[in-house]
Amino acid sequence: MGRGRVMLKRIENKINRQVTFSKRRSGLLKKAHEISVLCDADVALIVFSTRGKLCEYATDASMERILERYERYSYAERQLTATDNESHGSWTMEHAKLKSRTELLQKTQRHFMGEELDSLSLKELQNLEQQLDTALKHIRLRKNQLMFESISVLQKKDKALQNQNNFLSKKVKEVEKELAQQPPLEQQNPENMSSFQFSAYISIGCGEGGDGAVAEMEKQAQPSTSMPPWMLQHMNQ
Amino acid sequence: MGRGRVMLKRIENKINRQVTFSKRRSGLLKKAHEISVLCDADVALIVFSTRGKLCEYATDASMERILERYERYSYAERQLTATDNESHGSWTMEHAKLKSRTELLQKTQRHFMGEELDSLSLKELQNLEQQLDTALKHIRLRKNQLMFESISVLQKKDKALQNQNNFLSKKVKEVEKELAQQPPLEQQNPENMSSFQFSAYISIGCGEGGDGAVAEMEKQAQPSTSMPPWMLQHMNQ
DNA sequence: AGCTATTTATAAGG
DNA sequence: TCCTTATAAATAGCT
Repeated sequence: MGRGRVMLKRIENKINRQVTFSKRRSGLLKKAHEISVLCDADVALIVFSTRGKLCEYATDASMERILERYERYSYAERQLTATDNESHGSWTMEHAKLKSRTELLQKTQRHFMGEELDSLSLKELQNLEQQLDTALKHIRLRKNQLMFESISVLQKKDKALQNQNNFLSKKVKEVEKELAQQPPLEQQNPENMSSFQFSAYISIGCGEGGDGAVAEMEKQAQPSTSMPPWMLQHMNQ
Repeated sequence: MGRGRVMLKRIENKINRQVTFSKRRSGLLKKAHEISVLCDADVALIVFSTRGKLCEYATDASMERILERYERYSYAERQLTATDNESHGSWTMEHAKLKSRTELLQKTQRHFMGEELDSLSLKELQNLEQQLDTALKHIRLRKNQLMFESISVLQKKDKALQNQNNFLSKKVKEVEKELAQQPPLEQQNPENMSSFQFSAYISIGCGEGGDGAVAEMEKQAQPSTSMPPWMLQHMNQ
């Protein structure tokens, strides 16, 4: 904007650069403020001129809070790379940073666990809640995944057991038929192998107290592979 | 700029606010980058949307460096007005920075722990509290309840099927025993078959591990219970 | 996510 | 730094 086109390249003329900086800085601050008000966003803007002069803007004039929020937000990311590649700063500094971060992490963790929420400030509570919500989304997704997998496994198991039941029923029928064709005689060596395996299987199974399950045996022929109702709720979200 | 004049006031229409945010955010980022390049300035820009999504820009992508510089700068300012200037040595400087940061952290920590809330606005606190309550209470509890019920039903079914298996196994054993007491007629032991199959089932009973048999079984009947595609989409986000 | 009509921002020049 | 003005950019309202 202006009377000439502008190349995105450092302005070499010092005076010009200074003037442009001044103008653009105020424009930038204005726009930062506008988006903050119009869109209800939290904005923090820090500008150092070439000569090192500082100029800042922060929503609600709470730079500290926003930076704090930023650090919390990006902590996890940076933690992965920042641990071992920082060679600048003194030992004291590194120590302090480490300490700060640790404390920060512990605190955030407590909050995420739902503790110490009683007397928090509104703005900070709002921020925290948003983070919680985001975290919850991820956690919920993960949980959904795991639960769905669990259900899937149970359904497979269900299927397998039904197949086994079918097989056993046939077996029973067969052997009964065979038995019916024979007159009773004395006993012989029984086939122990299969019996043992049955016992093993039974004890392995999830083994809580046996309830009146046999009564319900007959009505489990339902397909039950369609999406469960609780699943549908979460599809839109 | 645009077809209508814009009042500097929060946009109440949510959709509109979101769209405007998106547009202005990119504009702001662009301008931040421009002033950074054109005027050789160090710029750090942090933007949180209403929904808490973070967006950032920093000259040379070194947000951390700029924030550090900012803290040093802002500390120096405060130091000049508060106490005498003792930041002439390198170690002293480091120490001062450390101290400043620690104080900052403690203050923030106190806020997080619910103390010194006076400087915070009531409205913001109220908003946060409301969101936390609604999100955590309603969505989570309800969803958990439904999912656990679903799993519980499947587990009961599972149990019933296992009981049935138990019953059938006993039946088989009984009949086999009876059969064994008789002289064999023509064809004999189908026991090999059953042993093999039961082994397969045993591994199923335990759950997690080998699923070859299960996979086979599933082909026969159900349209698969694995993770639906919509689930996968959300896992990345 | 594209398309204009407009409003803004700002480069040049004092 | 501040004003003015011609122009380049940004973007609000729609689709």
